[in-house]
Amino acid sequence: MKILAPDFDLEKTLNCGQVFHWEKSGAGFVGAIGAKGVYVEQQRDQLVFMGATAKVIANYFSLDHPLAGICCSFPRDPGMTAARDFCRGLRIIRQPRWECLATFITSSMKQVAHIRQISLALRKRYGESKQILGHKIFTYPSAEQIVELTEQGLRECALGYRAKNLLVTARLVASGEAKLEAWRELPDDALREHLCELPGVGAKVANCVMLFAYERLRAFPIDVWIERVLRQQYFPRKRKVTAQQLRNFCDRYFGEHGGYAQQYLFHHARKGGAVSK
DNA sequence: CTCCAGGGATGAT
DNA sequence: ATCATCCATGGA
Repeated sequence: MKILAPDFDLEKTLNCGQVFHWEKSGAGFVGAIGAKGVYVEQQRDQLVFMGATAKVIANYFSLDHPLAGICCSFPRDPGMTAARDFCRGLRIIRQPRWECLATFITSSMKQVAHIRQISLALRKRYGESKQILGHKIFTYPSAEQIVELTEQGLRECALGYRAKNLLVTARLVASGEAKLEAWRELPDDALREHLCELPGVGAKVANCVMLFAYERLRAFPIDVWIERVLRQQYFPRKRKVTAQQLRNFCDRYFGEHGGYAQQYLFHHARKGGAVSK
């Protein structure tokens, strides 16, 4: 099956560090969208796919986001413009909430390559196997599946000290104490507060989950890469800029689609050599 | 080998 | 409120 996907770059969207389990296969990628094993391949302005409906594909890749308008809302400074040009077609996808939350709990102080490794280990060991084009795909284990495990079982997937946080958060979600789906109705600040009450979730992880799983396109996660971008591009030769000052600047400067701006700056910094360590 | 990574929790100033 | 330290692990 195929659908029209204008203004879209599949490779950048899957390899920009917002999602961690898609694997290259021939001219396309194989992975899971929720419980479905999926193959997806870009052919110019079309998306060729198997394993899910067109509706599921279009929704997951946010093909309805008005990307041109979003990019026009970015501030007009040199760094932002370079990132915008570098990331043309990159879309913020709609990830399943638990999968996104759990993955970013395991992401702290980890490189993207290792987050991928942890995600794949958890899937292979504790997820459910699916078949797509001869590939074995594994779904991300649900909170209900995680609570049946021990901290030691999780540590065998190289989670280290993050295992405890994932296990306790899974218990809160599985018990219904943390209502991930109902939180969809909350305004940004209330949603962030709820997320930050979960063990292993601070401001940065909460903002990632808000951006990648709750479609809060204003959420602006600040990690070590983005902090370097901010200090080098927006506060050059200025010492003693506090974390709070950076936060205030981002909320004010990048506007209603700050999350998109952030992801473009992040990907450009990592893959385009826009910043120095 | 060393350095550091899409940080968070905790305890001391 | 800000700051220092510790937490596991492995890619670069």
